[in-house]
Amino acid sequence: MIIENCPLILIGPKHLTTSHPNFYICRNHASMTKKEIIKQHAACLFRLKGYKATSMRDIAHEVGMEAASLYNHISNKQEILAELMMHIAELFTEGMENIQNSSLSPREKMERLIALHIRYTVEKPDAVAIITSEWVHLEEPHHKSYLLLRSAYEHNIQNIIETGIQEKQFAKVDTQIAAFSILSTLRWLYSWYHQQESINPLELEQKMIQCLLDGIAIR
Amino acid sequence: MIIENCPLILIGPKHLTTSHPNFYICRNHASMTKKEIIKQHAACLFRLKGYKATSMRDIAHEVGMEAASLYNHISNKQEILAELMMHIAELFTEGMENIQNSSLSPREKMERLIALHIRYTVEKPDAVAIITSEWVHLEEPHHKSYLLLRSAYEHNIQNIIETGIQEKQFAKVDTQIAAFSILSTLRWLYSWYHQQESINPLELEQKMIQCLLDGIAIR
DNA sequence: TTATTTAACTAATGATTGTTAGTTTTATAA
DNA sequence: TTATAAAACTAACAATCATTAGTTAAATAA
Repeated sequence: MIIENCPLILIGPKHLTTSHPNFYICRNHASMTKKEIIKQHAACLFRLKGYKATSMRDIAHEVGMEAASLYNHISNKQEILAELMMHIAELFTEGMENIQNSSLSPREKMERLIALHIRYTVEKPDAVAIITSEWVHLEEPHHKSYLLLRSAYEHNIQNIIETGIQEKQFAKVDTQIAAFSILSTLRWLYSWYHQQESINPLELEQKMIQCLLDGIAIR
Repeated sequence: MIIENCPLILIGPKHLTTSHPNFYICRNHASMTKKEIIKQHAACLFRLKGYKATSMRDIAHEVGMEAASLYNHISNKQEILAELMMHIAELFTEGMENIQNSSLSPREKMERLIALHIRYTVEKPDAVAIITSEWVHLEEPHHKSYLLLRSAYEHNIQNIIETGIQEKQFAKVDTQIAAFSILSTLRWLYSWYHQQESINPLELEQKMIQCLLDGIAIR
């Protein structure tokens, strides 16, 4: 199993000059704690089998230890899911805030939004997959706060489209349906990109903009 | 819990003239066997909690019997999922065949496709939800045959778009991305329609056509 | 009515789940 | 080196899982 952006060539703590007790290094020189390694292996399994169908023994086997040993690094299974989900949810929320606070046109904002989703889908495909399909398994209070973040995100997209219509950059579409339509495509990008990783992200971005904003009908 | 299109006002077998041993009737006069009742309650739970997180005891409780009693009507849990999934998969496959065998223009075919998805999303929201999110829990041989049906379905959409481009009805978009984009929206329609059931399906159809085919950008 | 079938029940099965306790090994600090 | 802390281990826990066996009640057919 391959960890996202981080194939499993790891160097143990003793080879490091840093004083932090448990630093690991992988090929791309990013340092990861054991907890992060566990979380990324778990993310991959959650994506493939689903949260409920993935056992702690499955995760442990993938990491290369016994299930009980996982608890030296994490407090429970739910924590893994919650941290994975809330982290990526905050990344998207942050990206949306940057777009909203910019002085770009509605059209440019939508283009930036598409780029945002392509970026994280390519960078963290497992986490993006989990956020769209495994959120039902979040327990409180994370379940509620995730839904709040998601709802705010959806409203922001509607606002951009609404403004675009007012400024006559966009056609008079139903903003709710347009926002939902674009967001479904962006959310499900990972399931398509997964089997199509050869495509250039920039090329993908341009083609997605064409399909999502300009439509496929001849003009 | 409400069974799709069939609120739980049931009349037992003894009130029926038919000779079939276990016929039930619900308000809209469709007759359902106990097995169908179990399947529809299961569908609702699978949608809300996911297949793995739904226990046989959960299903039994919803139907109003003990878990062991379910086995008088079904052979195992997987059978419920498989029958729910394969049935709706075949409905979509059949709908696609009707569209493909028609002499409609590519544009009209895409409009029919959108109508097809709206129809089943409104008619069988639970089953449609399950087919997009719970297919990973299908065991062989159903897992494989579902993926074959799905893959054929996706290729058919690409063919319609491809023909549309050749006949200059559609712009020169990437057919794979366009097909993926439209299909993601149609697949996730249920998650949006679920909280928005007041909208008229015909109005929804017209607005979806506008968003998916004509795009939101001004022309 | 009686005989037969259908479908509910209780009780228990073995397997698997997440998690804890206690112990041993490994790595760091003195 | 020795002392200490970190992280692995084995073994077991209680809970829950899908499913089976055996039994009882209900509905149908004679």
